[in-house]
Amino acid sequence: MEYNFKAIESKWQKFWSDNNTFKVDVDKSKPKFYVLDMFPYPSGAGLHVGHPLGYIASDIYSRYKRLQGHNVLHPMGYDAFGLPAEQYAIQTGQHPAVTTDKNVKRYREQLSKIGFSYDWDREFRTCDTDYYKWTQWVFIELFEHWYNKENQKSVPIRDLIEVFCREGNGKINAATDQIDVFTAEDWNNKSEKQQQEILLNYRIAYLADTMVNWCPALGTVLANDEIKEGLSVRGGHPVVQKKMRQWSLRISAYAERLLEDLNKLEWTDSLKEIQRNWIGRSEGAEMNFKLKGQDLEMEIFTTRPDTSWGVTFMVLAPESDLVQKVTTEEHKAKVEEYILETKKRSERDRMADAKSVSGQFTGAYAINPLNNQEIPIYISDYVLMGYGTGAIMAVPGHDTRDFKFARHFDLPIVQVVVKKGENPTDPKDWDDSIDSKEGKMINSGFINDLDVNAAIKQTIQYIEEKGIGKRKVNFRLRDAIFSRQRYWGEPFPVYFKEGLPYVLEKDKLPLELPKVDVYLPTEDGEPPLGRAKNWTTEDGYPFELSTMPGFAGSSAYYLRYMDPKNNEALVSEEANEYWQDVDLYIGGTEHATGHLIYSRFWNKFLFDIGWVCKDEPFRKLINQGMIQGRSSFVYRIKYNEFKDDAKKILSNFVPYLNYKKELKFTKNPSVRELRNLLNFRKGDVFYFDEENNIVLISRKLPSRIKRKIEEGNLRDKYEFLVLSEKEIKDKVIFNERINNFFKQGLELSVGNLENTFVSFNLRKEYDVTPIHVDVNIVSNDILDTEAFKNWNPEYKNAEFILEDGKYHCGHAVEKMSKSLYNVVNPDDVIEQYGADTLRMYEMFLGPLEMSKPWDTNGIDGVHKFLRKFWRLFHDDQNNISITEETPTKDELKVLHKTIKKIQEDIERFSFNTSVSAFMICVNELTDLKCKKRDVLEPLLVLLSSFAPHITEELWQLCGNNGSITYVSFPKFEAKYLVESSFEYPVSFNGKMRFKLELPMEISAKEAEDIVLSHEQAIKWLDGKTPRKIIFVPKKIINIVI
RNA sequence: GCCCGGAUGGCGGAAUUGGUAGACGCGCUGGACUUAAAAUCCAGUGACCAUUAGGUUGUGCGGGUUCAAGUCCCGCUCCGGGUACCA
Repeated sequence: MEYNFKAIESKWQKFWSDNNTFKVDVDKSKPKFYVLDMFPYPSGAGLHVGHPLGYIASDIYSRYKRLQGHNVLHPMGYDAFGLPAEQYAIQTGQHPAVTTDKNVKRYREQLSKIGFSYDWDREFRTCDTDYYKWTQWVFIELFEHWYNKENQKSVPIRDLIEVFCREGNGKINAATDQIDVFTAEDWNNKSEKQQQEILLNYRIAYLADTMVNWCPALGTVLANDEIKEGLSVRGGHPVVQKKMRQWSLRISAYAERLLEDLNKLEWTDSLKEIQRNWIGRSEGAEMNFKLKGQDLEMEIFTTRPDTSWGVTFMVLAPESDLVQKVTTEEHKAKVEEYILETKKRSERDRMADAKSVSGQFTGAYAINPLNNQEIPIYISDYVLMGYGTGAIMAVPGHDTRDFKFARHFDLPIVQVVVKKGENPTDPKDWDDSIDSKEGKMINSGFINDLDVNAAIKQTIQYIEEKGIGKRKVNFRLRDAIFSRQRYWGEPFPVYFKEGLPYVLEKDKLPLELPKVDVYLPTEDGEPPLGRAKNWTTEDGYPFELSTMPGFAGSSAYYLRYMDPKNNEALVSEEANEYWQDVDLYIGGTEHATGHLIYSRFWNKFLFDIGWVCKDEPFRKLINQGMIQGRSSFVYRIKYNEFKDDAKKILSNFVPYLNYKKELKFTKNPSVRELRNLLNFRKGDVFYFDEENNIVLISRKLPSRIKRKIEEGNLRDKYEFLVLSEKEIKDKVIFNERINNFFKQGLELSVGNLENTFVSFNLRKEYDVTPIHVDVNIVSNDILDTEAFKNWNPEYKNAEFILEDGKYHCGHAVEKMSKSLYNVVNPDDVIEQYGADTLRMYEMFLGPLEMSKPWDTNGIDGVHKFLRKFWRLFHDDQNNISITEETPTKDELKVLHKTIKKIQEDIERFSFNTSVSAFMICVNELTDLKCKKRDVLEPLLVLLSSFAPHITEELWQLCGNNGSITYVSFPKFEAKYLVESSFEYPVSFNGKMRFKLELPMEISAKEAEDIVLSHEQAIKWLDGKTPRKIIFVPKKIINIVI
């Protein structure tokens, strides 16, 4: 039988599905292993070849782990709530659930065709009520907990209430927005409403006013990437900053733990670094600046308290509450105006002129607590309310933004740090601030002459002693805004009583998403849920109108896979105890600051409240590189150019002859002769037909036209002007003929050439427009010209200028996208080559972590390999042919070399080199004509993780029953690789000159003697005595002359 | 700007701890088989010089360490990713 991948692949996919081959359950007799792919969002476009890259890698690893005797949990499901489905719903009126369902089914179908070993019984979608019930459940828990900094843990809010009743909030060390201190008595005297308001300041899930991008025209809030230059991407309407009461999650409470625990994880350094930057821990000091003439203080955060002597002004964020308090009467109007400007400018203008400096003096002065100088207080939009305290001390000498601001407002600049070996300079001459990371302090009182680091320590010590401020660690990580004014998401299990939020009883869950007539905001700007009828509790209290964001559903999905059908809990204790955490997580870096931070936070919270046994969800994580598209181009010659060409020919033509001389054509007139005859000048060109009539005469003909004429191409397209001797002599006839010729020529050229495409390497000779062409009609950069004509009616009459008889396309690496015609669909590849080829080729492309363009140029090689592998098991008549003979030493060596290599490669996720190793192995066994069961069966097992279909089939053809999935991975035996000799490269001064076979166990002395007496060595030594001989056993011999 | 990666033939890439640079595959060239095509097989393939034998050179650029550098160190260039009025 031939290698019929279509029959084989569908046969085994059916077998796996019929036999539940990959179904797993808790099985304490086996070690567990949990392999997870990042949750896909099922888009309408379906999978392209980039998506499966990580899935294939994780599938190989899963299958490998099964062969190693592990109980492998390898699930798949869908992150199914989200904006694209909602937008499609807005456009078409179809319920997002309908389109989502359709998309999910298409994904499932495509995934099935690639032969993944998922346990499909565990499949779910985030939009299933059975699933989002638990998302809502976790939200309720988040609402009912607060973060105790004392033991760094989330604890129930009822414990907090108890403390408040007993002793107030004075001793509580919580992550909170509560500033005011109250006693037990205060607390007990407060109304329920007041108490609830205070509790919101402590809850992990809390309501607070936050800034959002509000688009009045669309009546909705927009994400940052839905806005371009201050306008909505959809419709181009203006967007403004607006304060809105929204749910937030107090993820900032976990900043320290999220940062610290990164050290426990086996993630790539670059990914950890992205998270570290995002969390943004900075050590420094909080300092208080007294205000001149007022009983007020300004609190600032700085990482560089040592530069305090260089502070020459202060800057407040325009949004800061302090602005109103400090601004003097005479500056009030201007300050108000500036604040108004800032609000208006918000997104759009700030982006447009990010480099310009603006600000406004408040009229107030602060006192620098270190040198008692009076310094002016400004407001400016370069200081953000959301970071630190919304106020800074400006050190223009050593900070670029402060420097620009100082120059703009003509404020003093003082140098306080000098680099080692340099002298202080006059700030008046500076173009920019001076770097101050290293150096010595100057102009800085008691810290003068200290190094920067020592100066920071001394300053902090001083300000703590004097009560000016204290050491402080600041984080960049902001609390996560958890409300979305959208329809297609999880409803909050929240209702409002007297304007205050209360959560539903858990037995009321799930709170199902209600039906609405259209998926748009209401007329008064409320979210789509505002349209739902009876969207209230049984007692008539209104439900929350926002829904949860995308990350809500994807933050605990890995836990649900452990126990997806459980109705009593998100995950049972038993399942969680057994599966623990994800051992291997594969996905793209694009989730580095979203999903991967949120789910770590979410998991830590669940850990704190005792629901899960591990405080980190993903032990090892691998980032697959992006598969980019490789676009192909054709080059269309510009229409206008041809018009110009025709004109040019016309104007260059020389309709003039010298009649004084007799015109006489010889059979092969030389150019010189003609030039003389016709009085042409240098650079003029003329052409002849076969009968030596002049057919065209031109001065400075464009080279491309010239070439066409020489190639004879134009003769097919143009009626050439053919002039006889007599016609050339008669000026009137001549001119008439010429004029008519060009009139005709112009029409013809414009008519024919506007749809002409020129091959890649000839494109420079023309003025061309590159046009994206569907990569599916291009093979190895050669265009299928017939397919091209049929591809688009516009190109039906296309003409081609070829090179070597072929049309070569240009190419570029871009993102894979429908609009660029570079999308390659895995279904098409599978149709042509089969899933096993697709799987192996995606791995063969290069290292998993690296981005690379999808380029099918090499796929034939991988397919050929599988066919060759198939032939290894068959005779010339294509009958299965396996012998029971004992393998030879050479055959066992090939096998065990491969076992070792494959095992090592899989374990370090170097799948591209495994594919090479398989190729080498099959090449060698083919050369050895090895058909022995004891060699080929272990090889089948090795390959089965990579190419599961062909190996299952061959496994059966070899006479085995059942699936190859659960047999044992072949054991590597070093004894088969033992060599008796080693072929040493012998180099002279580090340059390899010849090779020499020497016994394995040889002393340096013996080796030296043999080498030096070798004729090649004698030649290279050329009579000289070696100065030194390096002998590295089993590596190299180097002779230094 | 800052942080993190990367750069090796015509192309994708290999070289795991400093030890034979270019494995494996594609492409290309030549050949075998065939009426022909497909499929398959064989040989060659970094560049330069040389009839051959062989030699020189070569891992983005410039230095350095070493018996030996794609690999380590110092200084650059370019490309990719992340991030930002972050104090």
